[in-house]
Amino acid sequence: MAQPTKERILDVAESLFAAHGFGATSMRSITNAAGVNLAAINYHFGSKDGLVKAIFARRLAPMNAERLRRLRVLQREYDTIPLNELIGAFISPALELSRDAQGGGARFIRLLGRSYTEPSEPLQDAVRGMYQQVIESFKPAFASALPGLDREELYWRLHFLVGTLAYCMAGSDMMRLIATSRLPDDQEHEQLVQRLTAFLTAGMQAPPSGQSLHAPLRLAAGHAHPSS
Amino acid sequence: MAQPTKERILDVAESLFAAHGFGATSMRSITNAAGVNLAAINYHFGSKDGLVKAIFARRLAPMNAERLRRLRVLQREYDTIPLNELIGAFISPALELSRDAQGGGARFIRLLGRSYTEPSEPLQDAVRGMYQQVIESFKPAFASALPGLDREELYWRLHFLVGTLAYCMAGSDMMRLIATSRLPDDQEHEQLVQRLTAFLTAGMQAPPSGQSLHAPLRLAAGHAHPSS
DNA sequence: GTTATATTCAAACGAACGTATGAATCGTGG
DNA sequence: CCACGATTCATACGTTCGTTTGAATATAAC
Repeated sequence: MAQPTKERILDVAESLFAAHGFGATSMRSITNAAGVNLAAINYHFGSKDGLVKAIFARRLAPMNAERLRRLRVLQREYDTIPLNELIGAFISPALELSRDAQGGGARFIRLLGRSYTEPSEPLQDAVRGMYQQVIESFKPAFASALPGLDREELYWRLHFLVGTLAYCMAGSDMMRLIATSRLPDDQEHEQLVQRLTAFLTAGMQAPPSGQSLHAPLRLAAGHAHPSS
Repeated sequence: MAQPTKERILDVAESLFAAHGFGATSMRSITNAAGVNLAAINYHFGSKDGLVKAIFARRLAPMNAERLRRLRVLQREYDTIPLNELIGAFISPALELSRDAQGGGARFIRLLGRSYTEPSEPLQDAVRGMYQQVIESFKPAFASALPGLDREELYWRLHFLVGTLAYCMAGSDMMRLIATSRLPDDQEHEQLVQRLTAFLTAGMQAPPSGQSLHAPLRLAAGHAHPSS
């Protein structure tokens, strides 16, 4: 027994939840895969819900702390934080965790992506609570980086941003339908961060939807001409 | 009994699946809510999976047909379809269905959004099969509208696009955390389409991720100046 | 009106679920 | 060595699940 029972349960459960979903993973399948007794989950975590909360607490707290740490660094460095830096501070901790295959971060990130749309109550509550704080911290910085947007439009775009990130993290098999990779994992990760950042930065900088969609971008970094 | 049993089961099941998820909705809760006998599901649909497939078949076929119809119209109208029109043809049928609250389309769209990340096998298979065909049809048009992107970058962006749409459709409560609405439903819908289209159009037009994020847009509809 | 077909019904099946229990085992300090 | 708290164990409980069954009822054709 290399790992203590408690850690082993957390790892295995994280893996199975990510692979088969929350409700479809039984406690028996977890304890069997972990090679521990069925009652161990209730002994160490009280209940299945307790196990879920423990899984999220173990990973989310450091990830969000890293987000806020990067935000503070940027706030010290810039008067108005460039948009792409801001987006990077928000999405990188998640995507970096997803690169940590060996430490199990990748497993968790897929689970986290799923949790955004999974209707399980205890799961939603736990995740939402942890996100609220981070989003509130990032809101003012986004508002400064995108002065051309009114509050409502900005919030919707943050919604789109979170959605795109969540979908990426879910790593749905839909993805493999569209893009097939042939690069080593770390290069592929770096490429994904760049692609996603480029996509999101441009999307956030889009002209307010009241204007014509062909109107030039006049926000943040880009200058462009109207099309023909 | 206003509706025949079969239709009533479809409507109620669609609603409950959207509200509580697939695995968490039991056949007994469905038949109780529909006021029909427990055995009715197995009689009319063979199994719970059969019911799920019937739900998706009823809605997805018309929606994808509408997508392809709009694509054909644009192909007749344009030599190279403008990006925003293309995106509109892809996302509008989904969002319009989501506007159809009375017909139950809205319920289904939330279920569809969830299905992208739900790991249930029969569900994934059904949805993926129906999406493949539509994406293959749209791919060449997107490639023409975005000539500056190589194949791989394009496919990733289509992935981001689908992801953002899926997340919007899932209508996660996370959304209500960010943006609160105070408009009538139809106006809100129109606004959402415009906001989402603006966001996605700009994102798709982002400079290839190899370039600087501050570089001007030089794709598709835009002529751009080098930035400072 | 009788027959054939389609649908609905109450009841039960075996399996799997999350949880609880009490005895057995382990690890360690006195 | 022993005693005591922490942990693991086999086992069982009560529920709920999806599915099946065979009888009862509705519907329609001749």
